[in-house]
Amino acid sequence: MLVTSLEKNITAISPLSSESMKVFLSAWKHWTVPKEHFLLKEHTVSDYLYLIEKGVARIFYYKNEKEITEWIAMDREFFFSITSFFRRIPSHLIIQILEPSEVYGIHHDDYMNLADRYHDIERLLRKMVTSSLILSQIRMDSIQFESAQQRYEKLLQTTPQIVQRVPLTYIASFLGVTLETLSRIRSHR
Amino acid sequence: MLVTSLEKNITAISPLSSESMKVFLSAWKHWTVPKEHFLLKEHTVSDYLYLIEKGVARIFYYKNEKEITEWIAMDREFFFSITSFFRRIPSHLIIQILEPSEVYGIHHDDYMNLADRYHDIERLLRKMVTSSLILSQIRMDSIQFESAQQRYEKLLQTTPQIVQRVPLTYIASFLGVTLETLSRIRSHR
DNA sequence: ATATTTATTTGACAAAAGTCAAACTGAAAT
DNA sequence: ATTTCAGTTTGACTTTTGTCAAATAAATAT
Repeated sequence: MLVTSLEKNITAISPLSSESMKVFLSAWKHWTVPKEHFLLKEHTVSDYLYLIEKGVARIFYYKNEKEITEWIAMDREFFFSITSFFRRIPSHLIIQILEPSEVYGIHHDDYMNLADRYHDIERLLRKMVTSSLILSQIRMDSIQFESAQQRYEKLLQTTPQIVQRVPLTYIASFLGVTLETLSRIRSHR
Repeated sequence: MLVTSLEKNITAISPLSSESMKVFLSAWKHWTVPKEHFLLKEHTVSDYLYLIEKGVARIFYYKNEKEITEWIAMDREFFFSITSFFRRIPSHLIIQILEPSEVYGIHHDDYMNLADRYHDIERLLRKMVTSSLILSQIRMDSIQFESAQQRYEKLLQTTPQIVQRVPLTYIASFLGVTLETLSRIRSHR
């Protein structure tokens, strides 16, 4: 149920007063989303920051008519179009749900209003963004300075379920190699 | 002078009350740093978040005995070891000044205390981190899905002075290619 | 159960980038 | 002015990854 699971996620990041927790939780919407559904369409301003409670989403875009998978979010991860959500500009990203999923989302207006009105919510959001920045930094290093082989092995360690739930084409794209190269990486053991 | 230039930077991101501005500005230290100086040594917890007022710094680390340049900061950019500063863990990164520079820095303790005591400072810092996250995201896409050629051309557009002030070895490493490959990219026009 | 579509693997070859060694260039030092 | 040395370029060759086509394998529909 919304409150308990989200509340746990939030408290782990930064505690809120009971008043702040109440208004913050009530700002989150909940959706049950079917397979294949698009949460964000191309050229649209992204209004929501999402948390996937259960299920899988992929974030991708088109480059020279080809789909490039930029991110894959699974159980309990936050995901959203960072540039579109924060800068209020149309997104080149597309968000698609890959299996029946439970998703929460907070609207940009509520995000900003609540940050403005409650110092402890501002702090929570600062910490959330800081965590994202740290992850983004780590991922960047990994992309730039590790081989696709190493990144695939790391992916298997941190999220072994991913190969059962996400087609290899998307995983290959996410790792920055072709499907054929990933297939060869996998066959060498 | 410290106050005016930093104050401009800050106000452009998020305005502060005069009280907050006063305490926030006074938390920043200023250094005149000579060429070759190390602002952060390996295996040290990074206490400062820096702003380079004038000059050049490079952030690098060792991978298999080789130096990998992760970031190059020039005039008016913020730079720091994100993971070490926020997580309070020893840094694998090394920060070196490449030409005589003017640098400001805020200590982690002050960063956290001021965020805690002043809501508007917390907001400023949230926005600063958000900007870094957006940049990090854009850079990540660029690394993963653009060729070294494209990235070099983009670098020339945004920071043309860089090739006059930073040795090509560091630029090549920053772009994720060898010195020889960058040299060949450059000679094809 | 069989057909049809989608996903994955494999092979042959091409393109891109890396490695190592040598040559060149220009700034700084004697 | 000449030497020295760090920085950069060039050449020959190797390794890695991409591309295109075909072959299997797995999933879904009839």
